[in-house]
Amino acid sequence: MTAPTTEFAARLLAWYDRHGRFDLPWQHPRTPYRVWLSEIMLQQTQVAVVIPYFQRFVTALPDLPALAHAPQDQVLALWSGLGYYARARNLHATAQHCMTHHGGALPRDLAALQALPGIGRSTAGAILSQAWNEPVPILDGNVKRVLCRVFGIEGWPGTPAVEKQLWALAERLLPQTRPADWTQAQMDFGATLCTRARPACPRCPLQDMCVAYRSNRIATLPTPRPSKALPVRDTWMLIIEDNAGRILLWRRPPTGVWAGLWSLPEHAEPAQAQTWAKRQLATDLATARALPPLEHQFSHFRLRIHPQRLACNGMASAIGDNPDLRWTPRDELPALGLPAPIRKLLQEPMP
DNA sequence: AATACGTGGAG
DNA sequence: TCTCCAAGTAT
Repeated sequence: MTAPTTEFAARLLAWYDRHGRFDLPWQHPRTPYRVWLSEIMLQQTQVAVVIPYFQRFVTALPDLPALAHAPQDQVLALWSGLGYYARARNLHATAQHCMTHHGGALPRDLAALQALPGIGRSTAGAILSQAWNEPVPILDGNVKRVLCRVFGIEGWPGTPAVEKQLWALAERLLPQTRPADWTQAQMDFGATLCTRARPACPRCPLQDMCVAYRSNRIATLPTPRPSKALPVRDTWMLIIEDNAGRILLWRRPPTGVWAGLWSLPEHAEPAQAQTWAKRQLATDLATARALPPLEHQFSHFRLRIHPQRLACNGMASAIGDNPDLRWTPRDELPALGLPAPIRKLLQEPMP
């Protein structure tokens, strides 16, 4: 039932020439650094969300050496709000690795790219094809969705078996010409026409060869991820402010959620939090005042944050030499990597 | 192989 | 309000 693979690519490229996106910020200029940065930012994220972050990032750190030499706090601050912060830490580490091992640039080699932290097979393919116009396949969410529909592939694309099938297809469909355009064509097609909800089948150049369309399975392909109930965790966070209006921040450990980001001191129990504050600060604390709890949704759990506001009488400086605690004036918050809900919490006017 | 890892848009 | 998930990778 499936048409020749050459026909698939030819039609998609013809569609791309008329309807593709040619004004994305990382396309002008399309340097390896900018392609790489955009690909990392775009992982599990949407174009519209990424664009302002990308602009800000390349303005501050316009090339790989600049990134390599930047302090981690700056990199995390530029990433703050984008989520999946391991991407930012890996990006930084990769830049530094490239300075010492690849002459200050990304390697132009699939295996070498994939060996770098944060770059998997699909991202490596995207970088090679877009930055160097080399014929290497990608398999991102767009490609998965399109292939599952056109070839009628059942099973959640996240499973290794289905993914293996899809990679084989992506390799087979790879055209001999226009590698960079081919990568972008697939992404544009998936993102703007063959969308998750309500794809524009009437305008689709692949309609007659699409198994899902012909068998009326557009709504059920790709097979959705099996759903799971999200556990709820509670945490009591301390907003401690001194007489100078500075906030006590705590740097999170290098592993786990929000790793390496500046956040608020927190404990799993309210009594623990109070005890910690008294001991840590060795100063008078006014009575804690509970702010309304807020819920934050992660991909794998829900976090119920119970903010406790404490005033610290006297200029508190009893945090010792703990490098993971810092008194921070509010106007320095923008320069630090803060989790999105913490940034919001601290930016709101305090009751 | 299954799970960890963020956030906000969309329906 | 709630569910799903968007240009995935690492472990």
